[in-house]
Amino acid sequence: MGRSPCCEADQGLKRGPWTAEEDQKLLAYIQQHGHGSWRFLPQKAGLQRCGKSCRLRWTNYLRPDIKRGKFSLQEERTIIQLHALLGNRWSAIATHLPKRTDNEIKNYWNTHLKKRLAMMGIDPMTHKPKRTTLSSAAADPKNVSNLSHMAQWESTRLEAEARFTRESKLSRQVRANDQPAEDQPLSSDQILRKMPTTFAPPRCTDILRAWQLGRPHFPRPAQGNDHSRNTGSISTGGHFFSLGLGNIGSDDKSDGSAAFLENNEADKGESLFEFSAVFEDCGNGHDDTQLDEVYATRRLEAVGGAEWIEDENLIESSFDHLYEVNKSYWSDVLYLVNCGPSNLPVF
DNA sequence: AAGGGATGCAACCGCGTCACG
DNA sequence: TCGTGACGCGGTTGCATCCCT
Repeated sequence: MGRSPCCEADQGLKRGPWTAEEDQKLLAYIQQHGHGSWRFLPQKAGLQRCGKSCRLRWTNYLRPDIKRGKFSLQEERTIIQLHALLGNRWSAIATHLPKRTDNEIKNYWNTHLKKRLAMMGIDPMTHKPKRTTLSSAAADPKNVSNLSHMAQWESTRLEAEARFTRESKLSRQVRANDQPAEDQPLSSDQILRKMPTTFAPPRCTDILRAWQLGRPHFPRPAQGNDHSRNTGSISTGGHFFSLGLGNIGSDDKSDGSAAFLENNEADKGESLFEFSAVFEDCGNGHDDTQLDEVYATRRLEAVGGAEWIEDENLIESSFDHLYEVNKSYWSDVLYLVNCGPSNLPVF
């Protein structure tokens, strides 16, 4: 039944653990010729293995850009948070953890993180406290559907942000290398002039919270280097929240994070680990700005854009680049946000 | 010291997707 | 449009090592 294995046992191909000699042969061949077609690689490289086995060995072990060894606390948190959003989509999760393979992350989840969450009384599949999962409110099919819907949106957003990061970086490199000096990033004002009159460009991509908190409007960006500019912010009627680069929820007071934790039930579960970790790391003497910045940094790292936050000038221009290179996405965002919750499409 | 269960991780399996003829 | 092959992905297996009794 199903597709036959790519390498039958009677073909005399070796299976099981790789020897150092085999590793060396594979490594040497790929370094010299690249991998090209995996199907024909083994015989060319002088290996008694099937192509699939070679590919796996290369992608999961031999590739030079793989970091091996213990996962850091930050990596653990990223995995937990992304798993809450993406589920068992290991390859998608792996794209947010540089130098880690999907197989390694999957193994680490199954052998460490899943158990740890279970011991903490948290359902590793739903990422909610087990008690809550069984409660009548959570068991309500409407709520379950709502949460699932939200998770789908958040998942899409995360992937989009990661894509933006990559594309924006590429775009900047291309501009830096090939473009004349006058082809500089558009200023915020220039972008505002290009936008439809109804909207100014959003300073974030968090459709989900925009949806949760009501129909948003997009204020002109604050000038200078203030906090809301760096984290990306949107106001929605009576609410204010900082998102995008930072994704920090808040109410309409400016002292954000604590209020967010109190007010937004849906996010409590979703961000439980990251917030508690931020509080933990900032210690008792934290101020809210510090909390926001730490959270912003981690959020950004989770979507693969850590470089931005380390370069203040880059942050300043990134929004503009993002908008320019992703116009179609922004228009989708604006459309969806203005659809209102009841009209959002269900995947 | 021995053996049996638990754990961690590399490797395999089979299905889905995509490109190409 | 359909068939086929290659590749990628997630689930599962198997084995080496560790730990406990």
